[in-house]
This record gives sequence, C-alpha cells and structure tokens, in this order.
Amino acid sequence: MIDLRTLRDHPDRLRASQRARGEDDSVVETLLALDERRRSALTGYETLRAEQKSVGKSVSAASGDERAALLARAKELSAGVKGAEAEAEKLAKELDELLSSVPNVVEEGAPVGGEDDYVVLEEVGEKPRFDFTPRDHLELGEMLAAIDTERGAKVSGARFFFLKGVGARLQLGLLNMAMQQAIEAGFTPMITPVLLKPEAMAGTGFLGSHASEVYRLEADDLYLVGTSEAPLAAYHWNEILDGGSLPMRYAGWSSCFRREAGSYGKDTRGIIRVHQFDKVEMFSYCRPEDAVQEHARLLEWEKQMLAKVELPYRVIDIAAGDLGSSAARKFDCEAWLPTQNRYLELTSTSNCTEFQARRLSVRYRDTDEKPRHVATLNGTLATTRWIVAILENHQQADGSVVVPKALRPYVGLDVLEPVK
RNA sequence: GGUGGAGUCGCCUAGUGGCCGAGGGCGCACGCCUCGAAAGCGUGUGAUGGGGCAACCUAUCCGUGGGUUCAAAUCCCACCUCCACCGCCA
Repeated sequence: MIDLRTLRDHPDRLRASQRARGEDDSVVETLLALDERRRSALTGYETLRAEQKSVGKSVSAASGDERAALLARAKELSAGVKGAEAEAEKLAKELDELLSSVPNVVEEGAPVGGEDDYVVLEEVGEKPRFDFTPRDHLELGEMLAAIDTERGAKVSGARFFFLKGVGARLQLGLLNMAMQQAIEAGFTPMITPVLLKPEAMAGTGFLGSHASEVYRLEADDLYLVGTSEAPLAAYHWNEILDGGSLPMRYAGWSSCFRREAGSYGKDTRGIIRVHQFDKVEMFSYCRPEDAVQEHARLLEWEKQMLAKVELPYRVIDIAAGDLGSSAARKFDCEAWLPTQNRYLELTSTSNCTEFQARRLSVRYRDTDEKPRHVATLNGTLATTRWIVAILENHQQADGSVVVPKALRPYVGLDVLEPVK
C-alpha cells in the first residue's frame, strides 16, 4: 500500500510513477478527492459522537422531566451518530480499496517501459563452447536417472516431477550450500509454513494480480505459498520491531507452489516451469533509508551463489511496467541456457520499500521515536530451476556432468555419471 | 473432533452497564536525594485516524466480528487463539 501522506504532499511523484509503469495517473486526483470527502465525513461523525457521549453522561445524573428530555435528545443523537459513522466508514473503505489497487512508487533510475525494456547491467562468465551437440537438461536428467517427469505426470499431472538419486542429491546440496552462505552472511535460517491464512496471503500482496497463480485449499480456507517471501513477510505482521535490531535478515527454505495458469504451452519440457519446487529465499527488514543499499547487498549475495556454481549469467534491471505491484525496483540474474540459446531467470531481487510493511503493519521504533514502517526486500539464493542450468552448462560429451567445485562437498560427488 | 477454562496498555493484574476519559504493580525514562550508586521519594510512560506551526485538542482501540442499549471492557451471538483433559493420529 502506498502512503497517503506522501500522496497528499507529493502527488507528482505518484503521477510520474504511474506513467513510468504505463498506468493511469488520474487515479491521483480521484484519491485526493476521496480523501477530502472522507476527512470531512470523519470530522462530522466525531463532533456528533462527542455530543452523544456528553449527553449520555448527563442522563445518569438527571431525574424526572429533565431526564426524559435528555433521553429523547440522546436517542436522536444515537441515530445521527450511527448514520455519520456508517458514512465515514464507507468512505474510508472506498479510499482503502482504491489505495490498495495502486502499485508501489517506482524507484528513481528504474527503466521506463514494459517487459522488453529491461536494461542489461552486466554479463558475467563465459558461455560454454561444446565440441559436441549439447543435450538439454531433461535428456541429461534422464540419462543420469536424476529427473523423472513421466512418473511425475502419472502421479500428479503435468508440470510435476520426481528428483531422484543424484538429482535429489544435487538439489539438497545446492540448497544446503545456499543456506550455509546465508548463515555465514548473518541471516537467520528459517523453515517456514507453506500454508497461509487468507489475511496473511493478502497482506503480502499475493492475492492481487497474482491471485490466479495461487493454490487455495477450499476445505480449510488456506493458501499454498508460491514463495517463502510470503510467510517471511507476514512473520512480523502487526509488530513493532526494535530499531536497534535492524536490519533483520532471514533465509527461508520452503517448497513453493504455483498454478502456472496462463502459461500453457510455455516451457512445457523438463522442470523449467513447474507446479512445485524448492527455494531458498533471502528476506530483509531494514530502515527505509537503507533499502537501496540493502538491495545492492542482496544482489551481491545472489551473484556470489552464481559464482559458486560457475554459471555464465547476466544481470538485468527490470523495467517499471514489468515490476510486480509491491516492487519499487527489481534486478534479475539470468543464466545462459546453451540448448535454447537464451537466458533463463534464476534469481530475482525486489526492493518493496515500505509498501508491503504498510499493508502488514510492520514497524520499528528507535528510543523515544514514533514507530515507522520498515522497508522489506527479498531475493532468491537458489531454486530447483538452477539444476537446469547446472546440468546444461557443465555437461560433457558422454552425458556426464561435472559438479562445480564449491558444490562438491554438499553433493558428495565430483561428477554425475550416466546410468547405463 | 469433544468437554472445560482463559484472552485488559511492553509484562503481571483490578475491573459484573454510567464514578473506566481503564486503577494498581513490574519494567522503562527523567528528576530529587547521594561523593557515586543502591534503596527511597516524585513525575512521566501505548497505538491509529483527524485538526493544529506547536504545546495540545478530538475520535477509535480491553482477542476478532456482529448485536442489545440513550450509554458496553462489563450483557447477548458467532468466530479466532492459548491452556487442560478426552478421542483419533504421523
């Protein structure tokens, strides 16, 4: 949720942000007008309510005719108060709904435009050159008996899979290495719930435009998370944190569930786009003035992980129109995928500024200061999808795959050998 | 799933319709006292919206949501959470 005060004081900032996202900026005028009406309704209600309280109080002290007269007056006021309160509440709700529909104010410097208007910030590492025809990750996964999508489909349907043998070991090793890096960087490791209440899910912003992406358990009115960002953001819901403890950094390990509605026919082969995968996610709570710097740190930690698995990749700065509603800025790291001659998103880090914290009411306080909303940020450290890029980039002519050096202690193998 | 008990200001607690505009204690902050400290004494001590340059004023908040009433922490209904016991169970 955007800040109403900022909107009142600096409406131009929101107008510019809306235009950068390619969205309607007239919502600013509508919001300001609605806010005006709401405040005047509130004042009207408060005045009536104050009178009602004072008359009500005098009823108990009076007697006889005076009491009867006061009672009559009190009854009148009671009806008036109800009406005025309902009006004020109605306007407050309208304002809240409209306010909730407005995406975060874009950070200055983010590229203007849509999905294709990202800016490449850097390219890291060498793309591999093969003197044989490289196999794609599924072919390799099957040769290694690491990935079984056929039985995944048999048991659970399309876009489900089994990781088996060295495949399972590769994922466990990768995610353990991510956790270990996070712990060494001072993150608190977390294993989170993957089912969330509607309020928690809505609070983190995943029931907005993402609603059709989310699995819902009808019988229990719970949602399956698409990322541990959701439980980690809701973790301090309705809390006031000690300013001295910021930044607070959590590394969450969870399975993630996505319906992938609307992606029919896209990445149908293998495990690039699936309904269930595992992920280690970094999540930071920090002071708003430190958020840009924290965002840079998260990106560095992602690059550190990518270096450990020795993948060629590029970093892109996502354009305003392609940002999620909570994000003010977003950087993705995309690994090179040799068999498809394209880049594949492996990490994504967003600075949500105070947008998410405002909706979830997560604040911090320094001694003797008023509470302020924290900034929240998130970033990927490793996911199941990384296996795709690792297999393809480190394959050899015989179908074996060299395990990146840093990962070897975690996987327990130097080379993954095809199963005869 | 069943039965019973409980949820009040950071923590503990008082509070059975108007004297609650929520009292007391702990903690915390400041002051007095002291060479310094402890103890003691005094003062202060939440959140949110609105108004105001400000001090301050005002409304709301006693688990959540409804209801009764001129008036609700207090009465009624539903729900949530926690605790205990029973049943089932990885």
